[in-house]
Amino acid sequence: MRISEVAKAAGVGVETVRFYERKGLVVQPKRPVLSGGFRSYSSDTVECIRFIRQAQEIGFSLREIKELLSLRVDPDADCGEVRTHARTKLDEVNRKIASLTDMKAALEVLIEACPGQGVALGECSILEALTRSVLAESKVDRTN
Amino acid sequence: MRISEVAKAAGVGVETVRFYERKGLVVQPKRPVLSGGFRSYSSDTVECIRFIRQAQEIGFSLREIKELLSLRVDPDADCGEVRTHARTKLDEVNRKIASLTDMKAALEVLIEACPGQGVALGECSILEALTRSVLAESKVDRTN
DNA sequence: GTTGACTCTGTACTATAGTACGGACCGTAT
DNA sequence: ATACGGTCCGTACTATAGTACAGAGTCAAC
Repeated sequence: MRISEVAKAAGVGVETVRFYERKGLVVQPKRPVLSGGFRSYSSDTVECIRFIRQAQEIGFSLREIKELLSLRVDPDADCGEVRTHARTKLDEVNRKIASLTDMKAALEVLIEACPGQGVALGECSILEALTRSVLAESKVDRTN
Repeated sequence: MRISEVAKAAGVGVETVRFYERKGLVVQPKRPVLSGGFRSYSSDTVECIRFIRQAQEIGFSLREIKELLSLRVDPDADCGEVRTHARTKLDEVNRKIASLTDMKAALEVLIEACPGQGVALGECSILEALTRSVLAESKVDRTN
């Protein structure tokens, strides 16, 4: 695949693909002389970029995503280390899920509580609802 | 509370508090003349800032967080509109939870699969695991 | 064999989310 | 009264994550 095909399939611009390559997030593609030295991709790269976008959506930075991806094949690393990193990431993921679950509950409370069309506000307060869940929790385990 | 107290309690710098104020994420505090015109906060602001940080962690931008917070008291808005926004946000939250749940499963698979200390890699591939979950799903509902 | 669509490298520009700083001001403790 | 710690405002700087050229090269089709 050519860069523009990959970009289109992954839903990003070609510049973004090259940017990810520079950042080491996607592997350097082969550049066969017979295609004028143009980057030649497999569809794995598309998958990889989709993964990157998905991971970004849920709050991982490119550096963190690189760490996630480095949990892949790396013949020089030993598995115990990878496992430790995976556990750390898993903790992170679990914390995010907990936060989102709280927010979900708060939003549901809000939607429930709002009487509907054309009704003036006053009793509708997300922060109030959120304070009861997300923030109530963050009060407990505040350590920073 | 003074700005530095709020900042400390919320775990951010004073500049950040002012920054959030400029961005309209936290309410403009009173500035009683009797305290030299310094910003005077209630602890609600601390809660608010903690909420902002938590929401950022799970992938919301400040603009989105402002939208979330605007689901609060706004006497001029009607409740139906707020409800619609809340539903939109709820969908977003549910999508994030789904992504994270997939990633969680993939990480667990990876941790399971890794034999442990001192073992060379080769069969440990997060992307492989993730491809089977996160990406497999994103393949299905690809619309962009 | 030239046009056009695509690619290359490199640099520059943008938006977001802060962070740091300069120079002035305020209130308290000495 | 003056030193100090905290605050004020405004501006400038930083990192992250792209996005947009410029200028050159490549291939394929007409």
